[in-house]
Amino acid sequence: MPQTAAPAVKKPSRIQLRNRRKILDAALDVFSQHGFRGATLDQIAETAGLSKPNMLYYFDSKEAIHVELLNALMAEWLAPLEEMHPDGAPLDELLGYITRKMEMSRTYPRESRLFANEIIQGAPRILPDLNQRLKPLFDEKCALIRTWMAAGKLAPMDPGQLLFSIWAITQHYADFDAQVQVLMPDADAAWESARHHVDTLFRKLLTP
Amino acid sequence: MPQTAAPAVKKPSRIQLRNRRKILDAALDVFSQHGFRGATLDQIAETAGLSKPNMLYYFDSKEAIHVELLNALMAEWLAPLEEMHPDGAPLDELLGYITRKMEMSRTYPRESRLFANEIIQGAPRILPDLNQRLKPLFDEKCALIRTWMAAGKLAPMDPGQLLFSIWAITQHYADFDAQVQVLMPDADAAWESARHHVDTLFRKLLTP
DNA sequence: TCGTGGCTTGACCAAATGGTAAAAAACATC
DNA sequence: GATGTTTTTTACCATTTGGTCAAGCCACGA
Repeated sequence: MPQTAAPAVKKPSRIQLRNRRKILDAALDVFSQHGFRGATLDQIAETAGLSKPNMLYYFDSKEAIHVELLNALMAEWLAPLEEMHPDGAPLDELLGYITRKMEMSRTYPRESRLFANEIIQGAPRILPDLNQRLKPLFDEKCALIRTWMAAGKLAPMDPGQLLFSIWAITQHYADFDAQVQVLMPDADAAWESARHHVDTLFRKLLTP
Repeated sequence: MPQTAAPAVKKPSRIQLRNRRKILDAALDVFSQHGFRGATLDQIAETAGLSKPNMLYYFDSKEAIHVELLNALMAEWLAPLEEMHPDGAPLDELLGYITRKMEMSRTYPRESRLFANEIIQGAPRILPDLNQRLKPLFDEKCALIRTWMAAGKLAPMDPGQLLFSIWAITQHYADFDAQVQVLMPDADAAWESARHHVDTLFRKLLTP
């Protein structure tokens, strides 16, 4: 018996890794800007610098690319919430989470818009993930926040609504960037101001 | 000289009014769910209960329908903000505005998603409106809020960031409804809870 | 250096898409 | 009921779209 089981699929070559990465990056561009149905394979292929048939050599279909993107995204999206630990100082844990989410909006706006597009359009392809991965984590963290509030460490409120508020505000800066840029033309200053505002807002809200 | 100038276009017939309304309503359904590029004329026509050529008898093109929707929407969208008056009690004026926005999210979720889709996708068709209609109103109301804060009637903060937070949270319930429904299955209870949470949040934030 | 298997391409396809032209039907008005 | 106007339909078109296929290329290990 071999020490390690033979891999079901051979390990991908350098070329495969490179091209799959190029395709996913291009697809993120296009899907996040136009949504699933508004995106075209030709546009993704051109952005990736590959021919369309070549692209379909690496992915079975348009939907396969989209699903792969969403799966990867879901993990990255949950990570900051998972890092909120029961044994830290409650206010610091929550404000830390908020800061992490703000930085994600700044660093990965395309991912944020991809997710927003999918949800706005009724989450047709990510609904199972929402139920199986997000829901349990959401319930767990709600329970945790509730114990913190019961212990008088945080101002009492509905933990679910609190998380909604956090998500709404932090993602707004990525998703509605076009609007923010019109209303606050100096992007760098706007971001600095936003960081400070969001931290202050939730600090005031959460302090008992 | 006639008392009233002859109208450039004859007043629309009952049939025209009815069919244009049916088309715009169907288009709102489809555009808000799939975005501009993801929506198809066939789908809009079928939803409206008209043939595609018949629909194109009332509107010149797909883009014409979309633009008409966005124009009408912009007015409705600005109205609640315009109603925030300088001579009212500052806290009541702002909380009233927030309540109005929450009710709009509840009553017109399709309109909210139409707007969200357009902005997420870079506002290609509504950018002029954003600059010419939203920006002046935004600046005016920011100035008003600033005077209220300077007078000690409200806790001091960046008024622009405050408005962003209001928009983000209130629209979240319409735009991310699919996610909210997964995490809070009882929709009616969720809305009641949301109303209370949002009012409490901003009351606490704004009280000096 | 020579196969050989992974990678790439050009040509192609059926269906869908935005849109048009003209005739037919419905309607209003006299 | 004749007449002109508005509305609707039928048939159609060029382009785009997601996807296939067979043949060719090329990198790399023997």
